[in-house]
Amino acid sequence: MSKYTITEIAQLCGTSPATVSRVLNNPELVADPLRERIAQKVKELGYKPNPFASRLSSKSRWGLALFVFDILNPFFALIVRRISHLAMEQGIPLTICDTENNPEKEKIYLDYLLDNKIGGIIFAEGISIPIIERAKKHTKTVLIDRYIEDDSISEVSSDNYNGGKQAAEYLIQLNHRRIGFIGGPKNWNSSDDRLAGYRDALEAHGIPFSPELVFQGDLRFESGIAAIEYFLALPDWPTAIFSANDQMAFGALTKARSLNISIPEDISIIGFDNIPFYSLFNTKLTTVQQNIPELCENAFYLLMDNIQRGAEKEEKQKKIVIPTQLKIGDTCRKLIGPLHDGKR
Amino acid sequence: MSKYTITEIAQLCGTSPATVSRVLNNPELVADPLRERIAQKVKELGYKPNPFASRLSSKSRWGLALFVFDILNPFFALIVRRISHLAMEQGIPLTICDTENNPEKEKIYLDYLLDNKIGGIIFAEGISIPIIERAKKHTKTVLIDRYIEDDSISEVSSDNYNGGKQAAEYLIQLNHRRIGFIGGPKNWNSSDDRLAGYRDALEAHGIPFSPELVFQGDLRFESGIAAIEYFLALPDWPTAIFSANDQMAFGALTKARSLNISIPEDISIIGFDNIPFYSLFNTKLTTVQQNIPELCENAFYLLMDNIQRGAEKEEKQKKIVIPTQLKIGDTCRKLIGPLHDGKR
DNA sequence: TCCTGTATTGAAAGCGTTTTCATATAGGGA
DNA sequence: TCCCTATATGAAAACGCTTTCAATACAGGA
Repeated sequence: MSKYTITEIAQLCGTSPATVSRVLNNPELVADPLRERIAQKVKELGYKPNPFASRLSSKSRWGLALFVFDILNPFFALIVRRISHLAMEQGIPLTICDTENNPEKEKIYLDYLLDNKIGGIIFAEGISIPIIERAKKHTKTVLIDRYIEDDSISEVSSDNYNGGKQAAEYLIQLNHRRIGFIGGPKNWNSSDDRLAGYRDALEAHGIPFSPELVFQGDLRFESGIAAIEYFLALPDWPTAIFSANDQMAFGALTKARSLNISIPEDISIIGFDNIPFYSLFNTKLTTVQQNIPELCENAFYLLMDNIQRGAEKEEKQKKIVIPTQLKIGDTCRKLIGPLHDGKR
Repeated sequence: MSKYTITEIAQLCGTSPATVSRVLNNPELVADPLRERIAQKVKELGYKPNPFASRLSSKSRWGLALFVFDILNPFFALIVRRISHLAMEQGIPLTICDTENNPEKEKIYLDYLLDNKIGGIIFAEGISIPIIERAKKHTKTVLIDRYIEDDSISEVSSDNYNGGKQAAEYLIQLNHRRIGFIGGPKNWNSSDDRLAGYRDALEAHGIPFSPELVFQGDLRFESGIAAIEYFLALPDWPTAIFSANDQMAFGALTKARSLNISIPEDISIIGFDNIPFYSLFNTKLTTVQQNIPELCENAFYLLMDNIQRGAEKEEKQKKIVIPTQLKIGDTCRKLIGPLHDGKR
């Protein structure tokens, strides 16, 4: 809403528009007395360059986008919130693309963004690979909580493998031996890695891995319900369950309780994410915390850096891994005396 | 990503850029054989005008924004999802502003948007009045699920008054007489109206209104917990509770159950919104449905219409009201025999 | 003293549209 | 036949900025 043009500012300062532009974009190019005077005037009048004119003349791309596949999932909502905040801080427009797990929508969004010469895109877990590959060809990209076999893509994710290990080891330390796992959809490597960590932890303690204890969910609440139903139908119940996210853990917890199964007395449950929402009750969910702010900030700045550096398309990109942290709540108990394992 | 400029298209068609521009924006101005030829070429080459150049030369405003105060709240997340979808359909960029209930952020977002000559803003319930008033001065606005005393603002909201009435009458019909109400923050008129409907329904049935049965929450889950604690501390428990949104209803429900209070045996609960998430369990929340798609579509098209018509600032604006619908689930029961009312 | 290089600034040429204004053509009325 | 009015198109001027290029000034080196 600036009511001035750069030319007017220039006139008021007795200089040329070029110089004002320089003060705004490359201050080091203009000598001090003038620079100060112009900066002062700009501030005083609240002048802001017309963004359309800027983007027209500088051929640079502009703006960022964030793809999430389900904005109703609190984990992604938190990411949206955080990234929005960062973008706003830098005065960068951000387009939120909630694809509803629909490849059609992914495509429409991407087409639109490329038409608008988007400066960069952040993809959260759950967006399909072809879309990401296509985006990568035309603009800068970064993946958050997701990685694919491609050295030329920047990625920031939690240390899912060790997170899974942490969860499993905690349960093992509490004397659990029969530990169920609720995973995410196939090919979601963050979930696969948590599973790998869980598996390696078991084996490190001489506990054989049983495939029947792995339930494949889809990260949504409903999956947790389905999972607990599955586990309770087994001849031998697990004594503990590790869920690849809090949402499913919470679904399992709630469903179990509604069936009069006590948590953690009958079954211990541990989640992954540490979504504040799930710790509102008397019982706090035990979980492995993902450092969402850290994930978001790294992804954001990594992307910004690539944009500003004008990184090469095929340049080898950074893969940043953020550590996780075990958060002990009230949903796991220590098994004592003769090991309880199986149906009561 | 269009690789062509309007001039190139013009050359390929043996005409001038002006004519191509006209075909794109005011087709009726160009005669048929030429128009067809140009349209054909545009389609064939997938030409799209450079949006920055367009917006630079046409002084028109562009793009929409949506303010919500808490994107983690599923009601608002659903609104975000729906409005995003509509905007995308029309190829209109949408900026999501999650203000986190923070006036500072509201201001930063609005400043930014006005600088960028935003075409219109949709405000969901929960954004502060001064911000809305300021926005209204500079751009087109519409309120969703919110209204204020100002004829010159467009509004779309649910029929909260009758929704509240529906809920209360349903409970009364089930023989409840002592009905608690969990409201939203002060001055949120959607909540106030639900309360008014509740109150009028009571009085219509000769049930006196008791202020002690009204608990003021903040629409968040935690409030539901606080509310049930409050009600259970009363010497006379309510036999039923009407919550101004599902989130608080769910909080109350969950907390009650964790205290071994049965729902609906001991206390009936009815919510407001009908968020799908809360119906995932064995027990389906009884609730008053808000027609979110309808709310969003009305808001969106009302805004678009105002923009396209170039509505006058002080013109009297439409106030659209969307009916609600009672959705019976499993959280209310009929009191029978000697009326149960009060502590057991 | 003259030359070269560097730092600072301004003039002007775009950037890709839209839009105004002018021109040309065709048709209609006198 | 001539003039006038619509209608259809093109030329060119914005839109407000960035950026290249040229100009100037000044310092240091030979």
